[in-house]
Amino acid sequence: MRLSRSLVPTLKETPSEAQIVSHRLMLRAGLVRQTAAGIYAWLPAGWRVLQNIARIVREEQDAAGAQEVLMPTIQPAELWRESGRYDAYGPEMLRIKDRHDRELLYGPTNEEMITDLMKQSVRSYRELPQILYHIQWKFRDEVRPRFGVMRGREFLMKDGYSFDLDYAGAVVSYRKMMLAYMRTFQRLGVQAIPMEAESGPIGGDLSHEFIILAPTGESQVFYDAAFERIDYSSANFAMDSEADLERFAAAMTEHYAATDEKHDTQRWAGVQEKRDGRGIEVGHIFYFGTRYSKSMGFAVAGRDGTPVHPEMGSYGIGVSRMVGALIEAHHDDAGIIWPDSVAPFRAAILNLKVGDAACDQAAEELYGKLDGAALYDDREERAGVKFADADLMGHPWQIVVGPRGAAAGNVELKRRATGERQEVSLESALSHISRR
RNA sequence: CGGGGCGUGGCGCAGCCUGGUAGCGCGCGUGUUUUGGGUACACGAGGCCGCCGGUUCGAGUCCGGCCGCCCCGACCA
Repeated sequence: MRLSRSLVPTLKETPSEAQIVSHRLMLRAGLVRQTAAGIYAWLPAGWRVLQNIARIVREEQDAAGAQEVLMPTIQPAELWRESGRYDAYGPEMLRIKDRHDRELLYGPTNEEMITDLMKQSVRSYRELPQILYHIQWKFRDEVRPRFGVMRGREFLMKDGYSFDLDYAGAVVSYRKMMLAYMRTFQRLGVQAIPMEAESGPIGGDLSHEFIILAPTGESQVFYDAAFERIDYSSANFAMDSEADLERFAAAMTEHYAATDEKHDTQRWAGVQEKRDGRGIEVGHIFYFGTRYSKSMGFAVAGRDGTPVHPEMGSYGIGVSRMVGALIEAHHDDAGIIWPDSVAPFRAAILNLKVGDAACDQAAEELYGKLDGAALYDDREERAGVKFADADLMGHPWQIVVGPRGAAAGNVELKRRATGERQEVSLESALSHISRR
């Protein structure tokens, strides 16, 4: 993208409504704009981040054997009456009427709909297990939206649902998702800690929430440093090996981890390597048995021909919240520091002297070779402005093309995270950047 | 929902107490000057002062109602 022709409205000053860093930086870096309380429009750079996160989530879901679908945002009230949640859910659910006075709602979650979908098509135990997910906008009419995109009313969520024949199967699905989540968070460049949780209004009896560490997180978390040493993405845990999943689950539960609410000082005392910090919840998984399959009358023919209500679980990752959470975890005084995997652009090319033949030529060449992965600051701006904007936007790499180096075929390469700079040739700059 | 605060050019704010027809900084445009970490000067564009009603000769300013937004608390991906 050429910055001179892009909608990336950076701000020098912080709009007064933004209190926390991620919100401030998202506004200042031109990622989002607020449309109403807790409702945001995603501008080009922000949308790229959101898509990058969604892409990683999707790849890990697929790798775990989950199938992607896309369910509608609008749901009939009917479905929720079947499960008994229409009245139970309360004012957080946005209820709508269409022109025929039919009652609809903007989905806050999709257990009912996916159960109904499965009920329509799945007849036999032979068709189980299955895990389905989608990445779709949700609406929860929060009493008090805040923290920008981290507690919006409208938010993008990956929600997945597992269907198994029996409890043992459900546990396998649960563990697969847990592993997929740890891999996802690792790839997103954040340290996530799974914690046993209350299952809340979704209902059920086995539940973990995933907290990522960020200095400005909402809750205090305590955990065993052992979590930090596990490489979830390695081949040590195979998705299709129940023994591996078991070993993985054991590792996740044997090490101490708790939020301040559930902190057990006695157990904590026994932890060898203590870690604590602030955390933000970015994911939540639940096992809830036959709560929905029973209430909604979803049964399949079992091995002996008699009907069995499938055991279910649901698995959520707040994709749009993750954008804010990532910034909370990775920023400095100058702005955002994106992990390479989610950055809207891998590199920014700063042409310090637009109009200078050598600079223009070098910058254009780099821009062409980086093929869409770079944001080219081709504005006729002063260098200081370009540097400040690039730092604010947080590109992992900055390629500074100035008249001093360009004449010699060199550029300055800067790594945003470390501030480290070096004078390198064009080719060398390109190879650094493509090396992830 | 309880408590607090705020709505004035794109952004940050002053003006309101003590009514007299809107101002500052940034940003934006043009020109000159600069140019390696938010350059300087000049000129310029841009404002139903959140909305409705009331008081008044006159309302950004006073009064009433409404709407919106933010913060703290209870609740949540």
